[in-house]
Amino acid sequence: MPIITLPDGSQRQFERAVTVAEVAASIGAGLAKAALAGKLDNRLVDTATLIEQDAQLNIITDKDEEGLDIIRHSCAHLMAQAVKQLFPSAQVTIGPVVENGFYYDFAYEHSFTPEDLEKIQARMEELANQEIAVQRTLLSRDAAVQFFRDLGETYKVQIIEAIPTDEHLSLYQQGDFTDLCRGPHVPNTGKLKAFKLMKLAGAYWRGNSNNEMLQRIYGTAWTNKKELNAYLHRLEEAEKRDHRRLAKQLDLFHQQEEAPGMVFWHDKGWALYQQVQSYIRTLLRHHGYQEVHTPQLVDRSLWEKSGHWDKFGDVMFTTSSENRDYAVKPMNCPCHIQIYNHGLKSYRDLPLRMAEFGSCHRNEPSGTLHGLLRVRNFVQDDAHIFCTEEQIQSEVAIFIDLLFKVYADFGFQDIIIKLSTRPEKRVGSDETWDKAEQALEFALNNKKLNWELQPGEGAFYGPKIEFSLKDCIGRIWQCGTIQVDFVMPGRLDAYYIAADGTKQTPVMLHRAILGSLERFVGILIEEHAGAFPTWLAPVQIVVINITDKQADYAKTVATQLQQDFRVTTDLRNEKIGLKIREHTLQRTPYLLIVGDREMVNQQVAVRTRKGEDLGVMSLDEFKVKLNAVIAAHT
RNA sequence: GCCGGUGUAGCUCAGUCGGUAGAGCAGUUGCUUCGUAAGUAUCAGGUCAGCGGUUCAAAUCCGCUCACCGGCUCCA
Repeated sequence: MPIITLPDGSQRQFERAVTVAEVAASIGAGLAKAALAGKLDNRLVDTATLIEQDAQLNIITDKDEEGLDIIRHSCAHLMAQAVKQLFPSAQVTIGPVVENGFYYDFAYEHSFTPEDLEKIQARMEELANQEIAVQRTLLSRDAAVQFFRDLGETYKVQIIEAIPTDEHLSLYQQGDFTDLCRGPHVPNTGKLKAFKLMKLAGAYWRGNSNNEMLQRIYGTAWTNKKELNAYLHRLEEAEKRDHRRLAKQLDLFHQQEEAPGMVFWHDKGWALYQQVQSYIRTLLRHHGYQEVHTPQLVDRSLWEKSGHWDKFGDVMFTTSSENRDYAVKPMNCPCHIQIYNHGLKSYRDLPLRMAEFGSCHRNEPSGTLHGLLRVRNFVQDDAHIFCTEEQIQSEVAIFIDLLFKVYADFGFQDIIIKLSTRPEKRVGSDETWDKAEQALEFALNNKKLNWELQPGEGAFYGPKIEFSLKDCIGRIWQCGTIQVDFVMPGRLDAYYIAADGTKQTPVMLHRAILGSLERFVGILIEEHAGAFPTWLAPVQIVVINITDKQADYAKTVATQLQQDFRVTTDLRNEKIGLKIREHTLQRTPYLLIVGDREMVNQQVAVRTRKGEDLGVMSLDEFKVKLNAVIAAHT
């Protein structure tokens, strides 16, 4: 006779064991209809689950986040069912929930076409309308293996075989389709009302590029059509912020076939780039960094000694001359150690912070290139801090503070932080690793940051923290990083004289705040949708005359502003409305309009790109306003 | 690198069954001198990504290459 406690604290007693669905029905018909699953003592279960003992129960509907996840997961099954009906020889593999939707990977001898997607979508809709019951059954592992082997589902067999023998597995059946799944699932396919298949993609079996490639179909699913349409609309709007699209509209840069993965920066894009660079250069100087500059082409022997030739060889561009092999540098660190090694270093010289805006090339696989976000030639706000083990902690703390200041200045709030710790293949003692990992973890926790652990993902020479930002459609790109390196200084013979007179090897911190400037600028373009804060805008002001009569006055105004700001004029014989429209679309922050009235009074009429009218004012008054805006980084 | 898709004027895109290419915007040249998001007429603009094949004839069909787009793997 179970007593069920509901989320509001109220209790219901039942004469016998009841299902989640029955409890929902006892509360109300509406809830019974809306119920997608239950949360029984904090565990998600199907509505058909029998409750035999006292329990806390929460009825999950599409109002709950978990409810939406269940809908998405069930949509993956629905898609698999449709695919199996239309393409019986396709094999099912895995079909998880992802952000905004789901996917399912299939092994199939033919390629799915976009037309197939439409057919699958249509079949899914039919199956949903049939409100097919979804039923869970338990099977021993061996029976499950036999079951899927009989179906010819070899991938499922592989999945199950990796599960311990003594475990029971749950199968979910809907009509003619049965899938191995932990669940829970919606009680019937009629609960799936708003979904859309989005794209076809290849994906390696078990995420390993040595395995065969499967065909992945991505879909999005929502609780109702309105939510689905809202999502599709959001996606469309987000795609308008794509930096490659804005680069054309705003004339920032271009790329072309002859230089894949490289960037042709146009004047406006370069103004933006340089603004970012000069900001970070000044900042580094003010925070105890020395700036250096090292060669782009370095003899093979150095890369062999540093270990890059082995580990990084396949992404290095090489060239040769007069019987010598050279590599174009993929990173600056080995060169920085060469500078460090000039002149004897004392412990008193540490920490030594060495920065370089060095142009690095990496021959990234063609399929991974992506506008500014993944290029083959980039410049980082790269720096290496040579320090003692004791100094790691404080240097990391100082770095994180600096990074957050910088990201805030550029308008970023949503920063994804990950800590990657020791991989299986590594160098250095466990004690050293302990110390380094603890230093990084302590620094993160000390600042009360949310971060995710990536065990085993660290570099072979040390652990690292990654700071990532999202692009317009939510893809995550690593920008900042700080990595502890116990290896390279020793490999390249760096040392310092400690207080006790002994030779010691320094620790090296590889760190970048923006990361690749190319990538950072790309994300910056998307974050601001091309409407850059005034301090960054390639053109801050455009002076516009109303008729030819004020052309000279407009030029005078521009000349007076040019000393302090980035300013252009638009003196074309066009209507004022057209000029305002065009410069607004170019996201120029301030439009100064001069007609006869302004000319007579030696003033300007100020309009912002948002359409605000700031009124008529003297040039001095405007300069004061603008300087305040720029100083505030807005 | 792997899987799928795409490549037509500066940009955005049409182009049916294989019959020698079209629109809007931008540009040119005029007219218009105008007060806060598109004034008007005119003219010009193309090796249909590249190479090869099929065909009387290819933007269109086939093959290869390149680049791009979306994923996967990898990575700043």
